[in-house]
Amino acid sequence: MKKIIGLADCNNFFVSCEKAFRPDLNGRPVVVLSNNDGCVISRSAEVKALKIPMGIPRFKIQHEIEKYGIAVFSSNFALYGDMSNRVMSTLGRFTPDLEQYSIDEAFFNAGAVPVIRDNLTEAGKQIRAYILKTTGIPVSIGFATSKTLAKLANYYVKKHTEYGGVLDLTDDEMKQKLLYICPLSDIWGIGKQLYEKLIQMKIKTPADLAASDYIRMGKKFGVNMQKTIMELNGISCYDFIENPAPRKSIMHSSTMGTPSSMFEIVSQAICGHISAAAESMRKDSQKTCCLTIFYRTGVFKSSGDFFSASRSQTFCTPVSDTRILMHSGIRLLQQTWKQGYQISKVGIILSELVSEEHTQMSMFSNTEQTVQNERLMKVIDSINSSDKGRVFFLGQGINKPWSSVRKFQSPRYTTNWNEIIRVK
DNA sequence: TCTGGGGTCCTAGGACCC
DNA sequence: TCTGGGGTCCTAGGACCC
Repeated sequence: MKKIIGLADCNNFFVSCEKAFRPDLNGRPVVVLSNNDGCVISRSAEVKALKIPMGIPRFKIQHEIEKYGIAVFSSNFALYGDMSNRVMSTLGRFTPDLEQYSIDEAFFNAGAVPVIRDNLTEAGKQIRAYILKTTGIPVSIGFATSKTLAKLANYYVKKHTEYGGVLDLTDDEMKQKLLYICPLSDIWGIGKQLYEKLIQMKIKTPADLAASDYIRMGKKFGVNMQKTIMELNGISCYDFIENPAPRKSIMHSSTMGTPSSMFEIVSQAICGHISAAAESMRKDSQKTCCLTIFYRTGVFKSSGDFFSASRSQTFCTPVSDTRILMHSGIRLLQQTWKQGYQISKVGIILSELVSEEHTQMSMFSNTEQTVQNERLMKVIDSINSSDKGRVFFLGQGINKPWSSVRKFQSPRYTTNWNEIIRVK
């Protein structure tokens, strides 16, 4: 059976999620901002046409926002996560072998489904239309014999609307054409550093890269470069990952809404991040053997000294209890704290994660106290699952002065009954 | 005034062992 | 006179991705 990989990728995903509930925004320029309303992280087609780049700080485009009437949204990840689930489950109706690669894209095994395999372009268009109708989210679909080429197909078809959102790169002629005309910097796996080194070597197009000596390039740049070159030649090196491996670490961090030099505030921020990360970890039935905290002053401030600190603690017995982690986090903060710095970014990492089942076999974990503690965490998680933040630990503080600013937040249309869309 | 957050994998180099 | 070499493990940092 010929291997054919499909890639479905949502167009301007975060913006599309906002637009799905606001038909009045059709045809209007829209952006979604990062946490703390800092940078542009998603742009509508109209904004791209205005040449406003990805990642630009909001304050630098204030003039354009006013001039062109750009609709601005703070990020609303509860909404995007829910819309992502809807898109993925809709796609799953067409093809069982699905590998969700990120919040807005999934690879699928197109070769295994005869009705798709035998007429890729037409099937792609039907899938696309159905997802749009069911979820309100436009997607692009690329087909190829390797993931890297499927990504390239997607990249191209997003920019060339005449293809109707679907492109079949199993067609050799089309594949060769794209390798010549697409920019090298848009190849999956070629970042800024590699791009510059390749240009110095006079490798200027994906076609040049595909034609290079993969053994020599592999020795020079490592095994991933070797795979990229083979994938550009249609030889698949990255298989489907049907059962994704469990996460190896969980990070939670944020820029504070208002920087602070107070121990108490930074401590509350640390506890807030621990609480969120621990809840997410328990949801995946995992425990951690290592907590790291880190915090620093702003990096863009010209005045004032820079200060940054980070410290870890490892646990002999895997932990999932928020209280133990908070206790440890506060102690790590005390050990590293220095008076007089305006802290603006705070975060924590839970690493060396292990599965709960694995730890249950340990002879140390099943004391009566542990069992009770785990039960308590389950109760808290279940209360908070229906109403986020209803029960919390005092260590996080009550007013949360450290939390991010979100001036342009859209309603939680899909995850909160009080904010559900009203049809008049 | 104002510049995100969450991941993974790979590699080089040091420590250590025999 | 001549002062090894191979292997493993760990860690930090780089690079990439979305």
